[in-house]
Amino acid sequence: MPREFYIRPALIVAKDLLGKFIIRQWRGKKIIGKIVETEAYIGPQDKAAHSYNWRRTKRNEAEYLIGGHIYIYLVYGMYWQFNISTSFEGRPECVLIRALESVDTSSPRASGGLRRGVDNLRQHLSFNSSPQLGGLSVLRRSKLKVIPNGPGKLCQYLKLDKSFYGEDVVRGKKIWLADNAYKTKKSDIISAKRIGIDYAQEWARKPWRFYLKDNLFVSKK
DNA sequence: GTACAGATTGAG
DNA sequence: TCAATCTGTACT
Repeated sequence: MPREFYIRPALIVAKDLLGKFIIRQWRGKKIIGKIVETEAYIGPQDKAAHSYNWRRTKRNEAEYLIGGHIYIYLVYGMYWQFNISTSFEGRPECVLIRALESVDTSSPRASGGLRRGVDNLRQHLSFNSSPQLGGLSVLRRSKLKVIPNGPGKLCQYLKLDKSFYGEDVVRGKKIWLADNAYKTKKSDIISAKRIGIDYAQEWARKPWRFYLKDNLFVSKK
């Protein structure tokens, strides 16, 4: 995805990210996931945001970078949280990526370069379009160790940690985002309260969590 | 120097 | 419902 995609308000980017693919180059293979759940944090006014009241520390510095940079931090002493900065430089908005639908690239069918990878993506998409089969079958086939259906687990799935702090996903060699041919329908996007921020008073009630309707990988159902 | 809470998770 | 686990941050 080009820079322009990310230089927009977090609330727009968070919705637009649904259905996009994250590709992670790791030890000679690609780990791929489709974004199915996000949350927007709009910065200075938003009491739930780390950048509330223009707070700027070593930890959240990356939120201030121009859209398309990684803001990653540790919560509860053990889980990484993967965010992408949005809007202009100096404007601390970001989107938390909360869940991915796994795309299997480890099967024999999938190994064999980009062409096979693309075929696998297509196959995966048509596979999932069948309500009878759905995502659970994909899990069975891919023998996943970690299911990326939560913000902490998604970082384990994509092998992300502090070393990605501040990295640019527009020019990324180890991680980047890509569009797909299937446009997400507006009616497939559900808005809900953000999770785990009850301390944020009225801001906790804002419907700034977005997810794909009926998707099995969404974190809390 | 020290206290403390957190954008989660899985087990019971 | 609860504890694991640890670091950045805000205090003294």
